[in-house]
Amino acid sequence: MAGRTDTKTRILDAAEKLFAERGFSETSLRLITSKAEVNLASVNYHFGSKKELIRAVLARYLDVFMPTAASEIKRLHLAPEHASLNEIFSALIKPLLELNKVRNGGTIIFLQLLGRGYIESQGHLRWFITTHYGQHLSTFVQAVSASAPHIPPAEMFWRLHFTLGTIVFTMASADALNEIAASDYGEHNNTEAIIRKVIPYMAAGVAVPVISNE
Amino acid sequence: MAGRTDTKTRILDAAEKLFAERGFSETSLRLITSKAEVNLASVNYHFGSKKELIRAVLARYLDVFMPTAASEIKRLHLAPEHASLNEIFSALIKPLLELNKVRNGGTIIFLQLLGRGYIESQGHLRWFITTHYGQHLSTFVQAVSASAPHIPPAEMFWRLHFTLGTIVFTMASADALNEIAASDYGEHNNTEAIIRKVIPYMAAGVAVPVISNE
DNA sequence: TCTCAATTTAAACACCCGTTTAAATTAATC
DNA sequence: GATTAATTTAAACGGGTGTTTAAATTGAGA
Repeated sequence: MAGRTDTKTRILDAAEKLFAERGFSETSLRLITSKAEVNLASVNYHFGSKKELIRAVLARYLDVFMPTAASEIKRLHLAPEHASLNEIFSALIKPLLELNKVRNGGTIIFLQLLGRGYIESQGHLRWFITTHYGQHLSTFVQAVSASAPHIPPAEMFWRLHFTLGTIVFTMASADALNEIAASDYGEHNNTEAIIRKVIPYMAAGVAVPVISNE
Repeated sequence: MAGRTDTKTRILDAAEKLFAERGFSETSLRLITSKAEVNLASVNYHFGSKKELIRAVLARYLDVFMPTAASEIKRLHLAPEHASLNEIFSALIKPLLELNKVRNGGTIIFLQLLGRGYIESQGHLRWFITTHYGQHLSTFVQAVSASAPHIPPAEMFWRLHFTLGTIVFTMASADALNEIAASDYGEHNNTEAIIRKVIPYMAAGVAVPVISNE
């Protein structure tokens, strides 16, 4: 090893911030490396390509979040299947907020990256996540399904993606929404407050009975 | 007037399709004009810039959707304030599906454009919509508020944006989700079927009682 | 039919992009 | 301290971007 030892980290730190606030394709490697104060070519040296840098940025969060989230779900009252949907979703708050300790604003950065990734990379990221973290994901899906046994699996599939959309879109626009809420209603919410607002909404939507329709 | 009369239309038609499926910044003017079989420079001649083209693409849908949606809400049983949330959201189905008559796949194109716009253009589109269609929007917000009077205005503000996120993220990934649903559950949903799935979810979320919390 | 304005066209402009190269520099190993 | 491998650096490469220009073409109106 040689040189300043943390070039990789400097790149990741600068990249995640820029990716989260302007999206992947709107963020050039030149912008990243200038913010990180490293040479342009070092991205390709350390990560191979921009696409792999994007994956590395996401993996750094997913590697922390996924295992702790799954274990939080598992030890819900030592019996996840008897937990309410609100409890299950709420069990994700702590793992999410702990990302703030990893890095300042880590929680919202992670959720914004997730949203950007799902929308910008047409299915590419979806594949990456399900193949790398499928085990942890199904822990979550099983707990939710057990808690809402009246929802058929196919319907649950859709509703969990509705839920993903809700949280991810909200966080992507969180700053703008917070500004409006502050000027229109005098409200000032941090990331945790927004998460606590959205959980009852999602839990109610996931559990609402399926009607056969007229 | 001179030349082929429908150059503007050819550009708009090609642009909306490409914008919806790959996003604004990922779609070059050269790709648009080659699909539209018009000259590259005609975009700047007719629209001024790419940014104004994006706005024109969106306005063409909003100009149709917003007035009919607002009038559908207004004539809900001749008394919108006594309609259920499900009825109010469902009143948007017809205006949405009529976009399919304007152009093939118009409904999903519109919703995808909306989502792309909200996420890619950091607040820029939000401003455009609220200033140009604010009247129609508040018709909708008032009907929803009257139907869920137990939700304070500030909370309703957040929940309606949760709702926007739900529908818009879902439609942006609709094709991918439909593929998975087809292979995993043998389901085949068209745009209308997905909209009908998402409405109960959103209605339940918007109306769920606010808890003061521990 | 001639005139003139609207439109279309091909070409160029100036700039930004991700990636590669080869030399310079740095740190570790013997 | 010499050797070697890892890293950093400046520069260039090839290509794509939105936009502008000026000439060519088109279609009405007089």
